[in-house]
Amino acid sequence: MIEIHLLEALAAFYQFGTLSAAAMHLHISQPALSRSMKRLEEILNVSLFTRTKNSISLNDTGILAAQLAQDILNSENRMIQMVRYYDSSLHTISIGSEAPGPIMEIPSLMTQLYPDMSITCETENEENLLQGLENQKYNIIILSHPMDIPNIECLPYSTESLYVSIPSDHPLKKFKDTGVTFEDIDGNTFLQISYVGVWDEIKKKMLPNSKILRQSDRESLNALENASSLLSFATDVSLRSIRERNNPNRILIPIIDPEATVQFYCLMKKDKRLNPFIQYLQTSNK
Amino acid sequence: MIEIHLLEALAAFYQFGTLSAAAMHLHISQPALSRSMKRLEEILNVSLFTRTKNSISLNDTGILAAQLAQDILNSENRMIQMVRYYDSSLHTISIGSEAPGPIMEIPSLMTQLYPDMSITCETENEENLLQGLENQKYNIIILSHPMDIPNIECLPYSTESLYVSIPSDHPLKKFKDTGVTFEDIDGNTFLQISYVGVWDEIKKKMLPNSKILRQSDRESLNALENASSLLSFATDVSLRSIRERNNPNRILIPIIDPEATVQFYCLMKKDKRLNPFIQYLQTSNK
DNA sequence: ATGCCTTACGTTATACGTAATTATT
DNA sequence: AATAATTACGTATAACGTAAGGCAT
Repeated sequence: MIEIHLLEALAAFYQFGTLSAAAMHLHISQPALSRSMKRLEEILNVSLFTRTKNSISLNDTGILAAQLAQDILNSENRMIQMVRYYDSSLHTISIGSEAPGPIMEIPSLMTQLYPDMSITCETENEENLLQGLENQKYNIIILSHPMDIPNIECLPYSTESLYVSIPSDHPLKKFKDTGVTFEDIDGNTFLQISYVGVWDEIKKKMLPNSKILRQSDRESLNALENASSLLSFATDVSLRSIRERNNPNRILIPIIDPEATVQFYCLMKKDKRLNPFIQYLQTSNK
Repeated sequence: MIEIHLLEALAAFYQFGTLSAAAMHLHISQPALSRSMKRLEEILNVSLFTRTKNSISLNDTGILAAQLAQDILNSENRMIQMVRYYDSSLHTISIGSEAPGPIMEIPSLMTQLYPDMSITCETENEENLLQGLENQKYNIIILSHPMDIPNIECLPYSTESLYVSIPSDHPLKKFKDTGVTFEDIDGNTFLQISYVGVWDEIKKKMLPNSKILRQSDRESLNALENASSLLSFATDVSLRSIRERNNPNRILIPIIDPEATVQFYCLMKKDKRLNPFIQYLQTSNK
């Protein structure tokens, strides 16, 4: 058998062309590499190089060997990555959501239910979520509507309700206690964080005459909110998670249309690791 | 990077189930193997085993790793074989022939033309010869007829003529000086070595009423020749190569039909290594 | 009691780097 | 002179085996 470091040495020589350059790259001395090449020929019992007194290069057999060696090195790297990835997948619960709201609160919940697990979360569109659930990229996905798929559990998770945030001197403040409808606020210009998943579709439908200015950075958004008289959005969930409440310059008004409240659903493959989470959903929904 | 011997150790443990058995198989001590498994986990930074105080077994990640390790080991074995095979093919001239006659004399010729090369010869049917020439299994093939194939050289090699060998008291001895025809000898029973390539087809056609007893072993054939009154065959080539001449109990008679003489042709891809052989053929045919 | 794994320890073997040598441009 | 490869030599690392210990069947 040939040890991997010999194959690496051969591949490096193939790549760099001289022993000195390859040795430099491998962080070993020239003589060490020279010996390794010799040992390779001994083990294979085959001549791999054409040598003159002060030069050495691969012959046809050597080129073949170097290419095959590179293949093996690539295989081994893939193996290492696969094993590490598989191991980490055993210690990770991956969650994808159609909106940022649910994944604002779920990590702390999951950390309590699974103290030894890593939790990863991201927002994605429905198509990618469903595909990711199928191919194990996500253990749990969160959609804004229920869905019946064979062998997939679907349980209600939580609701999220949309609020409009207005400057405290804005005319809309008269709705402060009654709440507003989408119709009341349509036609304004809104500030909003860049991507809010399913809310984007709801707003596009319910606020057809409004303009939405997207801001990718939360800090900039907050600064703009304070500096301008533009409207913006919040949800009950975001209010719980982000310390933006108690801003004396802004008033939060709930939107009372039914479309402003979304019921989210968790979908997951039947997997005994997820039983604690399923139990939690079932009990918390009673 | 992970050295091959660690992968071998893992694969052996996967195969044998206990460290002791695997260590035995690897010809190392149990403790050494135990340490190797630990190092593997360190390098991968992943847990591969479930351990109790006196037992150890692969977990799911370990099984995956062991299977991938086996793949790499197989790749490396294939690589070694391919490199060795390629090297040997550079130092070998492989010849296939439709009849045994030509390859009785060609090795000594090739050894003279190519003193540093190995020469391998075998008899095969035309279909396999042509396929083998195409896929480089043969450098040279010898057929009983010329053939025009693009990029393939086709040159006459030598002729071979069939003789019948009869007991010295056989009635056919009257043809001793004139030669016989196939018709003269048809209807007899013949002894023959098991496979003689193209001669089999010629005999089947020209001696439709004869029976041929095949003997796979040359020694047995010679013994039977002496002990029985059966006829047998020889050719001018076999007579030059095998010391069966001067047997006082047998008489050799040439067969005079044109079908009893075959002109052989060498076919080979254009390859500069074969130039000396081509030159030899061209000059010896003048 | 036997089999299996791990830890500890001393040794050996293998692979390395430095230095010197030779050859080429 | 500078660059490149090989050879020779002493050293250091790392892998091994033996021995000892603990635990389960």
